[in-house]
Amino acid sequence: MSGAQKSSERSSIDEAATRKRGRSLAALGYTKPQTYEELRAVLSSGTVHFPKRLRQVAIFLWQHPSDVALGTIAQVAEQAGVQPSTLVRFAQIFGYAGFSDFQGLFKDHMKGSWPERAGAERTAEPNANLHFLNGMVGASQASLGRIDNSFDIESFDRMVALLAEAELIYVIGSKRAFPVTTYLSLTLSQQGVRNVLVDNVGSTALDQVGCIGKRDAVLAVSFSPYNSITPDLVAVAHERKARIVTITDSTFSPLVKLSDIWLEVVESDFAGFRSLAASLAVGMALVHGVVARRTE
Amino acid sequence: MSGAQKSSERSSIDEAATRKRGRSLAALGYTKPQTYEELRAVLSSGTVHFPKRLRQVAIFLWQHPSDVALGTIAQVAEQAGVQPSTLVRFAQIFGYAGFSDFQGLFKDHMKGSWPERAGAERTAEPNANLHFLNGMVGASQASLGRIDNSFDIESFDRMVALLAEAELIYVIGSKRAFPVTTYLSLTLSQQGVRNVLVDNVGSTALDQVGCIGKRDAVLAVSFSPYNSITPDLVAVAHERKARIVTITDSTFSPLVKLSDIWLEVVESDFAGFRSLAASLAVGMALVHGVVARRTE
DNA sequence: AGCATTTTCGAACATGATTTCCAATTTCCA
DNA sequence: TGGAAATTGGAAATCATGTTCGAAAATGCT
Repeated sequence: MSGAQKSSERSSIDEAATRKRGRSLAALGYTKPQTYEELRAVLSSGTVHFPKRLRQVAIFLWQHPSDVALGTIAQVAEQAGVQPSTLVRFAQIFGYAGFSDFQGLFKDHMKGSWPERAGAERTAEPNANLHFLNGMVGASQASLGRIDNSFDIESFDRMVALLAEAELIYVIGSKRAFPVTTYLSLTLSQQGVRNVLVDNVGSTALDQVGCIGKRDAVLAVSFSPYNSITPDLVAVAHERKARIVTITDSTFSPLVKLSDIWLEVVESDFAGFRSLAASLAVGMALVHGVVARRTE
Repeated sequence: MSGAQKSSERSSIDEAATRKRGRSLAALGYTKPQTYEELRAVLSSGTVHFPKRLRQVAIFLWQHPSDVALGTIAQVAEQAGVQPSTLVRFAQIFGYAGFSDFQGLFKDHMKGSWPERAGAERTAEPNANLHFLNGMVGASQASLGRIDNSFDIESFDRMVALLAEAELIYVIGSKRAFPVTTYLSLTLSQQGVRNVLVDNVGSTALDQVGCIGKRDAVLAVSFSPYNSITPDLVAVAHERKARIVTITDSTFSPLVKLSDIWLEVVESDFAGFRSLAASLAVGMALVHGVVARRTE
């Protein structure tokens, strides 16, 4: 392989070299790898011989994919102990125009494995409706996938304890949180836990919450952009000295500073439609926890 | 905070503004966050107020750290729905010269968490609440997992077509199906699709459905043991010649023989608590399909 | 309601990153 | 061993990205 191209003379030499290399990869049955996994498959097949520096690159890429994804070409080159142009040449062997395109394989791989998106990959689907459905399923899976090692089990346990002690639980949530609160209220009721679903029928939400007392608790659910009446309702409960626990999707929720305990549950969306899968799972676990604790 | 700097005059004004902001953060005991975790701590302290766009940035950074780490400022800005300069301003509030420096926090965080370098995983501790939560997550995932190759896409497409033609959609569901129908009604409304959520407030469900006509449609959701008022409501709609589509979890539902089209969505449970994840995903896909079809 | 201040957006400019190209060096083959 | 071909390194050119700055818009206060 020659990187040189001096004139029409060099141009014809380069074409010959490109054809030679092109034939070599095509003859081996490989096309331009579209994913990190495909790239790894080619590299590990053992059928591609690399000269010294390119081999060095291959080893580095294999062993340090996150550095490759996150660094600039200059940084990666330095870490790998080669020149930036060597990285470009490496990428071009695989049919990429330059290193940045090639680096996208590593970025996509990293994104796909990160909790935000884990499970989001589903097969492409020619039917538009099915495509959307798969996307929605993926978003739901991604949301559930965030419930992992970093889940704040300590706050969760404390929420369970607090709610278990409450005389009456006011369940508050609007708009997108409302399906979650209706399910919470239903399951709490079915389990014999006294609760009030604050549903604002007849615009009476403020009046309902106006009856909350010190021995009661609020279980609030709220998602960004936090522009429902839920913050106002919770503020009333706060003034009346009720205990407050909140499920919300970021620290910026106005409910956070009103709450004794809060728990972060983030939902993914697909094309603007939001999952509720994780919130519902957490909600059910809360209800179950409260019941378990009260029957100890 | 002013980003403006026009001359020595502006320079002194800018210094004053910078000092003001600097004093504000310094007075709160915060120095320039050196790690992603420190940044999160500052953001979640609740003591920093953000105007509209900066708050939007904060929420995005909080919820999408991998996108922030792996994207260019232009990409991140687009995803967050702000201008690139807004991201720069955000970074400067925290003492960074520009966004790229600031982005390093996210890159370092991501590198630190990647398997190449990940430390020991947290040892699982026995915790009943966590056990239940993981069970609930598993049930939700199992429910979503059923949406696979055997999904009845034909009936789904026909349901979409039927609903898209309806003049008014009556959304009917009770008890465990109610969270699904409230979400359906909300998203239909948000998408400009006329619908009535039959919620039986004031025990008026039968009266609401009593108004349904031939050009209207019912979207019913019903789960076993089918002992809610939903079958009665749907029977009224059937008598009045409305078109009826149903999401239910078996062929034994009394709604099946009243429906023009029906779709089976089965939810798993854990210890008696039922997932709703699959029904919600299918519901959102229905709403999206109706909207798409009406805009063709 | 009016005005001062703050925030925002986006065009212009600056900077850094990426790619190209070629001379020097290394490798391979007869 | 000598010569052809391949590989490499690095400077220059090009491109893309990041930052600055100011007018317009929004917000807050009296």
